[in-house]
Amino acid sequence: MLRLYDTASGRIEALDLRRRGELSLYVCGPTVYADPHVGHGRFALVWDVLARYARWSGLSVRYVSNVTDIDDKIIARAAEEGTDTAAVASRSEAVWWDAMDRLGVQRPDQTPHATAYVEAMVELIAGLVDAGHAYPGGDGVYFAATTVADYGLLAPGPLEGLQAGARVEVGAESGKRSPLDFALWKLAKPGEPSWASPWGAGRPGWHTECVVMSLDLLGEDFDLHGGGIDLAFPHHENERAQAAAAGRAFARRWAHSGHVVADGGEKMSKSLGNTLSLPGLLDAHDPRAYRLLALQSHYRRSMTVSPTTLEAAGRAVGGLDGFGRDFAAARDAEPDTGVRGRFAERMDDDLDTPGAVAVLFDAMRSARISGDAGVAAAVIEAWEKGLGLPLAGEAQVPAAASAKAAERDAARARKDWSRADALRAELVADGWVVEDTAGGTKLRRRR
RNA sequence: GGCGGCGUGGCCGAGUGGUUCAGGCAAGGGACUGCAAAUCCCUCUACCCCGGUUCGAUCCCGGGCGCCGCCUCCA
Repeated sequence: MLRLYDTASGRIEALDLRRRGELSLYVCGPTVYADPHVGHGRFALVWDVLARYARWSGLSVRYVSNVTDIDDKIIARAAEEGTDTAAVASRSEAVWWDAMDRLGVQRPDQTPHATAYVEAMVELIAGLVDAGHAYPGGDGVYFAATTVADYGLLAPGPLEGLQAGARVEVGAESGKRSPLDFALWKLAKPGEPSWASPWGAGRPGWHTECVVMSLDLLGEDFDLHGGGIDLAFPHHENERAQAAAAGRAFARRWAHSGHVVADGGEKMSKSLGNTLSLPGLLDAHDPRAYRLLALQSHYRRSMTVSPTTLEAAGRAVGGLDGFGRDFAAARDAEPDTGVRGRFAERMDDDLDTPGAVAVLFDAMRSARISGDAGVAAAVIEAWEKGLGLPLAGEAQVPAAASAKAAERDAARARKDWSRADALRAELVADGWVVEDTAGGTKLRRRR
């Protein structure tokens, strides 16, 4: 059984599934206002690998991830461009899914949009106000954080320290009573998109949508809530607090993925302006190189992404493809249970993908030496189904090239080395890697 | 200011109180090859600094230095 670090308890614990054999997973998805950067790619890869591995290991997975399509930044972007928020959101979302497809990230089973849940959010907020957990302020409705007994569970430390350092204004026009309070509903300023509510036209605050959508689609007491580590506090805490205040059982476990940092070790984020664009990365590198790079770091740690590390991973992927080609015939073999077990053991231990990958590289070497098809089959299956990293199969070689290869074999058979070398040079010039094997000249595309 | 994380060999990146090693990439040597390529074998460079605990610490404790993060929109 998969064991994961739970942010709430601070311990690595076995999943405690609501229903046996079924994993309900909710992950906070993107706010669609600009092109995704490589950090978004990392978090998407982490949860994709988790969902794939959980499925591969026999769980029935229900994976929901939201799209935030109304938000201050979308509004700001639309104003800049002189267009509307829906245009910004739909365009950015298209770029997002295109990048996900290229990364080989499987779509979550459901991808709810905030704008489709506004009514439900208003209902939730109204209930919170009625119950005394929320209050109208000057520019919206605020959640009274202090009314939730264990508020701060997902915070990095005691709340007293947070309060001391909080830079959020209290009082003034917002009417916020405590720096920890947060907006559930923001009243619309002129020209802003809005929905009707008992408190006036406005839009929901960011922290409410995930509560409503996760509970609607996964039901109460769902198994695992994930997201980037920067969301743990306050975003996830604020979700949790709302659910608690509304008397709804929320996520049983919390998991958070680490950040991508630039070469100098600094966090990559939109607000720091030091981001690498994800589409740009995918143009420049084999998307599988990024997946491998992500797999070679532990998901909770920061990870360095740079051209150097991507290129190194790309070369390693080339080696994987070589293995996939050389053992294409082994795909039908019965996968070796030993390899499978060692791989699963690493994965089950808090998604130790670096360890799991090391197991696979070791197994590849031993398959090379022994020629054991079962070991090879287990390796290929683990890469592809367990980790979502497909390996190349037999190369597709056009007739003209294979004719040259055949001619070269004939030349080599009569030891006509100059002719053989000339043909090899031609093939290389055409972009082929030429390898001599027991079965004759083998070709594959140069990467 | 409060809280937390990290500091590993040329690079990325795991892990552990000691005797066998993460793994990947790169580099050097060798085998194989007509020559290559691919593959395999071997090798090299480690655990920020200073104390302490210990028979023994990279791993535990304390201090220091450095980098980073969260507390504020953020994957």
